[in-house]
Amino acid sequence: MSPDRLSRVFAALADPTRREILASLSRGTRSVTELAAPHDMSLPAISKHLRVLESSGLIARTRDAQWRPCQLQAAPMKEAVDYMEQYRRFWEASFDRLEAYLQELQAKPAETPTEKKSHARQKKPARKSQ
Amino acid sequence: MSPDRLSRVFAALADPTRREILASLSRGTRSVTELAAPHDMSLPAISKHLRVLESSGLIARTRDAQWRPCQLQAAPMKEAVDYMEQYRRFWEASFDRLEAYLQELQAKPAETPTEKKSHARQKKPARKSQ
DNA sequence: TGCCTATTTAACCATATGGTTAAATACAAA
DNA sequence: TTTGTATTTAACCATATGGTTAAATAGGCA
Repeated sequence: MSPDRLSRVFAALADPTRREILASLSRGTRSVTELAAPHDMSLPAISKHLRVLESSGLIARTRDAQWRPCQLQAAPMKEAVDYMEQYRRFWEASFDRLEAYLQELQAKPAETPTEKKSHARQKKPARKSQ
Repeated sequence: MSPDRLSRVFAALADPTRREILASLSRGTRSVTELAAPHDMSLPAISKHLRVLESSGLIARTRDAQWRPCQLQAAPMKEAVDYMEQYRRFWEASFDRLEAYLQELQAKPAETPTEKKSHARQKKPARKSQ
C-alpha cells in the first residue's frame, strides 16, 4: 500500500488513456469534460484516471466555479527519466558491445558492495547457451 | 488485455522489487536464485516478477542446465524515455515561465487537429483561482 | 536409477485496477 | 428557489496483480 513516488509515476504512465490525457494537457489546461470528450468512457472513469494522475503528481487540479481545470505537472517525469538514465549505456551500446560488456562482468568475481553471496550458485554453469 | 508495449514497460517499472531486479542485472547476468536472494519473498513470487519483466522486454532469459540466467535488455527503456522527452520542456521551464506558457496556450483558440470541440465548456470560467 | 538443486506451474487468496450506473454534491443562473 | 451543468462518490462487477504453499518439471551427478 502507498507505493513510493517513482512507482506511482510509472504506474500512472502505464495506461494509454492516462497518457492521452497528459497529451491533451500538454496543449493547455482542460476541464474534466473536455478531457473526457475524446474517450469512449464514462465521466466517473475519467475522474478515476485523473485521481491516479493527481496522486502521482503528474497533474494538479484547481477550482473554477463548477469546473475542476486540470494542469500538467511534468516535474515527476524528471525523476522517472533520471531513474532510467542510469540504464542509458545499456541501450546505447551496440548489441555486440553490450554482450561483450556483460561477458566481462560475468568473468569477474561479480561482487559489489550491495550484493549478497548467500544464495550464490553452487556450481558454475559450464555451458553458455544462445 | 495485452496492453501496448509502452504500457507494459511502464507497468513493469512500477514495482520496486522489479526495479531492484533490474539493478542487479545491470551488474551482470544472474540466475533466478541469485536475483531472489536479497528479497524477503518466495521463489515463485520472483519467478512471476521475472515473467512480467520478460514480457515487457526488459529482460531476456536463456537456458544453462537447470539455471535460467537472466540478462538485462534495456532497449525498451529507450522508448519510455523517448516518450517522456516530449514533456521535458514542461519540467525544465521555471514554474513562472511554464505558467506563462500555459496561459498563452489558453488564450489561443486552443484547437489542434486531434482535438474535439463537441464537449467544449458551455460557459467560459470567469474566475481564475490559484 | 535415484537423489539433489533450480525453477516453474497450479491452486488459492487478498487487494488493486478499470470500468459501469445511479445518486450525491457544487455551483451558476433563471 | 428551482433548474441545469460539472464533477465526484457509492456500490458494484470483472479481471489483474502480487503474494502464498505444494507439487511438477528439468537437468546434473553419485
